[in-house]
Amino acid sequence: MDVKTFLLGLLALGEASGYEIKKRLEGPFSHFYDASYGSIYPALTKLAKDGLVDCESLAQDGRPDKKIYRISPAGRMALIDALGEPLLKDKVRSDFLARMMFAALMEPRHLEGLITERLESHRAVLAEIASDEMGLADLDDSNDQNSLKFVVGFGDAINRAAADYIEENRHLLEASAFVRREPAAAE
Amino acid sequence: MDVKTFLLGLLALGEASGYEIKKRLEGPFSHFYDASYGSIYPALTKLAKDGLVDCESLAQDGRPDKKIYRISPAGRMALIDALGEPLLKDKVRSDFLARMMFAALMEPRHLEGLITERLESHRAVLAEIASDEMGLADLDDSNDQNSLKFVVGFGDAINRAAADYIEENRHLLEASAFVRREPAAAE
DNA sequence: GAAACCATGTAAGTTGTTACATGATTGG
DNA sequence: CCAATCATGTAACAACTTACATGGTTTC
Repeated sequence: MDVKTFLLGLLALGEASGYEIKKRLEGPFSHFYDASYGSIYPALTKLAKDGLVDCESLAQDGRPDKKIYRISPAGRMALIDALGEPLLKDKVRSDFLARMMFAALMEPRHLEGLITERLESHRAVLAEIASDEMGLADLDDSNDQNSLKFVVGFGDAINRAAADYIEENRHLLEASAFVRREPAAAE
Repeated sequence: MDVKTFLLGLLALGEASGYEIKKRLEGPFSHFYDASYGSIYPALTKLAKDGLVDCESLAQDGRPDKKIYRISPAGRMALIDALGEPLLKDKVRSDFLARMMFAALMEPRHLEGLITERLESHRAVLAEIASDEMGLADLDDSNDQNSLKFVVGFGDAINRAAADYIEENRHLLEASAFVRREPAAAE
C-alpha cells in the first residue's frame, strides 16, 4: 500500500495534520508501516488536489498554519476501491537478520552488542505497547477500535516471539564466534 | 544493508551466479530480504569492477555464459568493514496489516478472503522451512551453518507466531465487519 | 504445444529518503 | 542555554522495481 492510500485510510479513522500523522506512525504502527515527512506532506497535497481530502488551514502564532485534513466522500470511495485490490506481498528488509547471516565474520564483542541491542529494542516496543501510549482510545467507532487492537496485538505477538527466539538461540551465533578467534592468544 | 553488501556476504558463504542467488533469495531468506534480477545483476557487475569479487565465465550451449562469482580478499575485507557499521532499523511495509487497519471499510467476504490467504501463506512458509528445501547443507563451515540455522529458525518462529495470532484474533476484524452490513437484507 | 526453467542484462520509471530551509516555544 | 517540540514544505538524490530484450531446453 502506497503512502497516499495509507494516509487516506488514517484520515478515514479521524482528521489529522501531517505532523500528527507522522507522530502516530512513530508509535505502535511503526512495526509495519513507516513514512517520512518528505513523503507525507507531498502526499497530502496531492490528495487535496485530487479532491480526496479537504483541508482546513488554522492560522497560528509563530508557526506555519496548521493544516487539518479530513477525508471527503470521494476519498472514501477511492479508499474502498483501493482496499478491494489484490493483496501485495509484505516488503521486509532486516539489516539485523542479514548481519546475523554473516555473524562468523564479526568481532565477538560487536556481535554480542548487536544482539543485545536488538533484544532491547524488541523489549522497548513491548513495553510501549503494554503501557498503551498509543491513544487509540479516541476513536468513536468500535469496529475501528477492534481493527487497531488487531494490528497492535499483532505487533505485540511478533515482538514477543522475536525476543524469545533471540534469547533462546543467540548461542548459535555467539558460541561459534567466540571459538574461532584467538583460542589462547594471551593478549 | 544494501544489495551489494548482502550479495558480498552471500558470496562469502560460497560461490554463485546471479541466477542462483536470486533462487536462494526466494527460499527461506525471503522473509527478511528480497532483491530482483534488476538489482542483482548490476550489483554483481559493480562488485566485480571494484575488485571485491572475481568472475569466471562458463560458456554454455544455447544460453548466455554462466558467470560464477567468488569473493576476493579485498571483498572479504570490505564485507568485514561493512558488518562493523552501526545497525540500521529494519524496513517493513506490510500491505496486509495496513489493510487490516481499515477492515471496517471492506466487504466481509473480501476481508475473510484476505485473512485466509494470509494464514495460508504463513503456513506455506512453515511447511517449506520444515521440509528443508533450503539446501543449507552444502556449507563446509559449521559457523555458517549455525548462522543460517538462526535466521531460518527466526523465520519459523515469526511465521508461527503470526499464524497463531491471526487464528486467535481474526474474530476482532470479522465479527464487526459482518454486523455492520445488511443485518437482515433478504437479498 | 504450452509453461516453466535456465541465464543475463538494460532502461525507464516509481517511490521514497535525506538534507535543507524557516522559526517560535517550551522544558530540563 | 540547549535540546526538543511544533509545523510545513522542497529539491536533490538513492535505491529499487518493472518491463523489455533474447532464446534454447525441459517438463507436463
